[in-house]
Amino acid sequence: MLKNNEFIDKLRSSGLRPTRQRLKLCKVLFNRSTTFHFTINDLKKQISEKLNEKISLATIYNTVHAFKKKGYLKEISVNSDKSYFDTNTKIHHHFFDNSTKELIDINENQVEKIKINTSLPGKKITSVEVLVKVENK
Amino acid sequence: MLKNNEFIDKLRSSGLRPTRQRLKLCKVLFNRSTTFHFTINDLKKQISEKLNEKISLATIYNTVHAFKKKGYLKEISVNSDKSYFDTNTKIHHHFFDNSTKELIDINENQVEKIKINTSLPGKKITSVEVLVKVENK
DNA sequence: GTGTGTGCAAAAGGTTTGCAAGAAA
DNA sequence: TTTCTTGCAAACCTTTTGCACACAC
Repeated sequence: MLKNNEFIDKLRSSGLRPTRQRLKLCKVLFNRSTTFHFTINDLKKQISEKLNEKISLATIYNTVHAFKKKGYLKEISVNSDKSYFDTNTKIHHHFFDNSTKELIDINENQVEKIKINTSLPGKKITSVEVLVKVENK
Repeated sequence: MLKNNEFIDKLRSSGLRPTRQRLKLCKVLFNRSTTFHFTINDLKKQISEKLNEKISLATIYNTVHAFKKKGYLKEISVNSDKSYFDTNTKIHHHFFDNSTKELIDINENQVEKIKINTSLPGKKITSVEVLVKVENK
């Protein structure tokens, strides 16, 4: 359970002003024991349910993108009409359960290192992600 | 180079009526030597450029989804504001070039076999695919 | 005071839907 | 004739934008 002061320091140290809204978002996003996979809409819902507050949509989008840019959030590739984010920013992979439409983390050490024996001239690799689709047996 | 008759048979055999619009789409999608990665908009453009015709957007969406359901097209997981499809329906991997928003196939033999050392009870794995994101150096 | 951040409403962009007209069986 | 398909426009949903006001420093 992180304190407000720690969030303030964290934000300041990355050049983000610790505003009321950003601190609320930190509380919802990072004060949890397990990874949080969410869409903007999930997040909005949690803000009103958990904190009983309202932060404007534009600000939520702004902040999520700012946090992503600073490396506090990660965007996940799933084919969906909306974007999924993840509070686990370490390199890791996912199960996507087609029966429940749920995203589940796979720890990095549960997947053997992936070797790509080809490259594209003039390009550099920014990420390598595995998506394992599953369904009910 | 497939003939119209072959497309007619293919469609009929999967319970789709071989309409003028669907045959045009078959021509654009499947009469090519290399894999075609596209968004609905790319496809629309090719229809007007290659065939000099116009098929309504709703019909293109309908048809692409019908083809996907029948297994003639595959939807690729990239986090993007739009959906990407692939005429290569086998399990395979991709580069996604963030600079050009282009998808590029990676041959299966260019990626070493991926071992997942964990599983979900009651679930079976249906696919394991890697997405390698790249950008300009 | 200066520069950022916020909130609102409007706009944008991709996708879906309802329905009447048209084509296939 | 019956059923499926098409096309259009409107609706929908997520995301972005412009701008005035408020806040952090």
